[in-house]
Amino acid sequence: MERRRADCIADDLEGLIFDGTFTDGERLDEVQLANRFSVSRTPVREALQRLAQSGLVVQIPRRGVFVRQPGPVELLEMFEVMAELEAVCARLAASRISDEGFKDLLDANRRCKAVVEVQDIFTYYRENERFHAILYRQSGNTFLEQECLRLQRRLQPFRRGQLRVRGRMAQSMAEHETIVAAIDAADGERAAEAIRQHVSVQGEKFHHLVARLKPAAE
Amino acid sequence: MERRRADCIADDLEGLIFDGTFTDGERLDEVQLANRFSVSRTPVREALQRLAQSGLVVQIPRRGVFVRQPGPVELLEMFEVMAELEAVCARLAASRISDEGFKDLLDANRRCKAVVEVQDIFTYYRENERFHAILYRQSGNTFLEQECLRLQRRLQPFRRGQLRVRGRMAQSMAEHETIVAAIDAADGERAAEAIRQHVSVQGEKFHHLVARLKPAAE
DNA sequence: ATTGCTAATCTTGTATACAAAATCGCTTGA
DNA sequence: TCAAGCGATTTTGTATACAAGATTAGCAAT
Repeated sequence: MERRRADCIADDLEGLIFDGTFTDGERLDEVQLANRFSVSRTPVREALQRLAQSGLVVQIPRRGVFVRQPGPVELLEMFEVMAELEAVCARLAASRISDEGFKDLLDANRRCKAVVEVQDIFTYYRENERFHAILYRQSGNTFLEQECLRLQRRLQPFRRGQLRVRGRMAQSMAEHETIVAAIDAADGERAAEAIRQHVSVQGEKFHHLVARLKPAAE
Repeated sequence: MERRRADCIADDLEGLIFDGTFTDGERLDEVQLANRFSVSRTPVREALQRLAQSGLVVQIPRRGVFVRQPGPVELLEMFEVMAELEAVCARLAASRISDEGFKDLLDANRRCKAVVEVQDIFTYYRENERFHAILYRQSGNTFLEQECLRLQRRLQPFRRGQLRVRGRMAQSMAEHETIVAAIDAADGERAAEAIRQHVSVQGEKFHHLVARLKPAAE
């Protein structure tokens, strides 16, 4: 599938916002961006509109588009929705998962465990995402799966830091085990509660999240 | 807040897709639309991209954009997600709702009831939406509220027909009562289950949904 | 007659030109 | 000194022009 320049620019801009090149509230100048990417304003505008739809920037008519990083409150809200959506996936998956689907889940979990051993945060992050993606898939609801992937992607830059917390990786693994066990027992409610705990930001996790958020705000 | 032409065109196109002027799979020609709205291709393209993001059309690079009406399966999936999202709202609202929020809910319910008396389907539809919107708000999670409103809007054209079913309006009202009672008792789980039943498409409702879907497919 | 190739046409994607609106800065008056 | 008004400049929104890829029709060859 061919990609248009506008698509590439949208992805690049997304990256630039995520990695803090563009800070919160900053105005994104169309001509500057056009020069930066060596294109005309047209594809830049298309890219900006896509970002506006996904919520990374806010577009004020006849004023321009401004970077809009979610604050602590909104971030907490997004994580809560993520937790609830994943809980729904887990509950549905508990009764709908196929044999091969369950095998995939076990496999993904094994791979996570192997990575925990060598304390490779980056790889764990990737394998963890795979584990969750399988759960979405096994909800048996394609639309739900897509929505989960969308939100997961949106929260991605904010989850990276979470695993750096000492002992978090091991704890995460333990929670995975609980989830898998509940699904194996076809106990939807228990699986839902387990993953809700796993994803939601509470107590210490909240502290670390906002702590990591601070630098970007300054 | 001022609106650009592209925004208006997007809304108009959305309506034209919803009311069946553009059928499933049909290609939307940029120049034709530009002529139709008496504008250039630029705002038309912007509008089409917005529709593509919200899933009403699919955009194939260098081919064009095509109307994409969800089939029965996807529609069912979307309703399932809607039911689950609203269930989350209800569960959270049960413990978070404020006194005035609960009063709003009761008020909305009263207005629904008044409309049932006169069998005004269209007005009931509107008041019903208000009832649900209040529930979203009372979840205490703005992000969740927005997501619910988004999906509600997306499913709007498919819910219109549901109320025409004989006796559905009265049943819907009864379900509202159950939901309100559960929230009043701060019983989150019961409220969640009640609204899940209320929204989800099962049994007869499924039948009516696909029956109403048929004409658009032909 | 059918299939494959080529060329003409059409459509999308991008660049540029133009119009309208908003911001900025200056001047002028109290 | 400060505020308000007015003009210049900047910036967004839209139209048009141009380029590149896709579709289609016609022609030729087997």
